[in-house]
Amino acid sequence: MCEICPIERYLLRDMPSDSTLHASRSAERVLDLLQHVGERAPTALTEAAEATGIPVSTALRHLRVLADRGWVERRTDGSYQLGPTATRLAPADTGGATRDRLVAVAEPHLRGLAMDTGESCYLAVRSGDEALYLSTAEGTRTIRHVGWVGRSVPIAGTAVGEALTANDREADPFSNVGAAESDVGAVTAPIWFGDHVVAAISILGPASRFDRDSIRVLSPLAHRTASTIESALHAAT
Amino acid sequence: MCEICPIERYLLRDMPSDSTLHASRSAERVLDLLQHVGERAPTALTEAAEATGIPVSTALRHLRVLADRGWVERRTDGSYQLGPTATRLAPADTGGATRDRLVAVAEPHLRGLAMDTGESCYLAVRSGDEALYLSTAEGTRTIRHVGWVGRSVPIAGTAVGEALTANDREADPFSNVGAAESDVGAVTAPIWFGDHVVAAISILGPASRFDRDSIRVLSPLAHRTASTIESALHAAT
DNA sequence: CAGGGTGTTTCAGTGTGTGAAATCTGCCCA
DNA sequence: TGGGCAGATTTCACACACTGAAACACCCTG
Repeated sequence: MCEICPIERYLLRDMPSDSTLHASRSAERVLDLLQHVGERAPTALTEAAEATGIPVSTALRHLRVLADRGWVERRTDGSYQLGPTATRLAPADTGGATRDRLVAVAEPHLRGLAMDTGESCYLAVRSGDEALYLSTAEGTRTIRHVGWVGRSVPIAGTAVGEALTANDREADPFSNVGAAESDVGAVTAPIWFGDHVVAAISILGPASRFDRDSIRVLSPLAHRTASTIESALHAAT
Repeated sequence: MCEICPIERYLLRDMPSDSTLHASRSAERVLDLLQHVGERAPTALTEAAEATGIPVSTALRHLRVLADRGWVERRTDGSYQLGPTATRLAPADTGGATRDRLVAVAEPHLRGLAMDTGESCYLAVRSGDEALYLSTAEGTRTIRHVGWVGRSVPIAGTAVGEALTANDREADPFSNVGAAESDVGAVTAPIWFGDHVVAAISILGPASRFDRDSIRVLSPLAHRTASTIESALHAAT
């Protein structure tokens, strides 16, 4: 998970004025522990304490508060993982929309892109350290990519993963190529909402149809469609 | 969202001994605010304060900590919604598995159930206040249910929603019928992991094939397949 | 224009939160 | 079988962090 370092966090903060309404240290720490568990589950007490810089007894205290409220669960081997309260948080970085709405908003644009390119186009979201394909518009060519809706691929080492973890709007639009399988060609583009990525679209097809020349055509189309979906999301919010 | 009341929470807690390692009040409160935002987004400051019983200035302090760390975001109208840190928490009530693993574990059992029943069988998970269909095994009959993977239906008023919000393992196994569309028949069963529901399976088909007699046959099959998937999940953990 | 509601800041006072040290527990290995 | 080690848990003295009512600011509406 690309983590906001403290300097970035400071710059991106909610910009409160110079009030003396100081943050509560406990509140910060319990959230740091929760985030650590989310990223590194299953995690032992001493591992979590070390990772967050919190003394072990203090970390134990806060992990107990998290466990009491169902945010984490203690496994039988003593390590911690996320609990039901955490996993039930509704996805909100789709602009408050549910994934279903995201799918609905994106669907005509995916169809248009599939018509324009002839290739199958997918909508993917991030789910933990994987990219989950939510919906597709199939391409028009006889040989086409099918069947990845409901499937996940790793974030690491895939173009869609790279798009979903983008943190720079000005990134090279020709960098997001390459798919999880060697005979599959991919061009992807992130869909931004505000200052973070909520989804990505992927154009997928046989690798042989994704040479340098076709990527030069497909990539701008993908990014343009992503921008159109972004606008549609804002309008729908 | 079925919420654990304070008495239940106490009974279900991590059973620490009678130590004097007291919980931090701030830690408890910031988590209560986060959970409120998760359930009631978008929510105003004073609404969140009232709902959680926290004085407004204290609620503001803690919401700023949440916002600084990306757990919540302040909207332009001043209300709060969940932020990227919250929505990126990996789903863990699938026994630590990603949804992809859940899909993988369930897939042969869904195929078996589709073969046994002839009807299309789906795997669904909860996503906020909707049920999201992750995968399917299509039925063998010429007239069959298709195409709901990637789709969501409301939790409220649907059989799959009822299965996903089950909190009683001994519930009437013939209660989970009825689908989001009137010409669709549904039989569902919750998949438990520990003491909460992580997914549900649905048998879907034309409503005309889901009369009382066929439900008496399908429902036990659905529940048995759910139990088999539960066992497979435990083995895979 | 006044009232009401929401959001923000201030600051005096109270008791909470801290964390090193001590202790406990379980496991491994000679 | 006993010692060592690592992780987890408890204790408790102490320092200052956290609190929240009150005051203030801002915006909207009748």
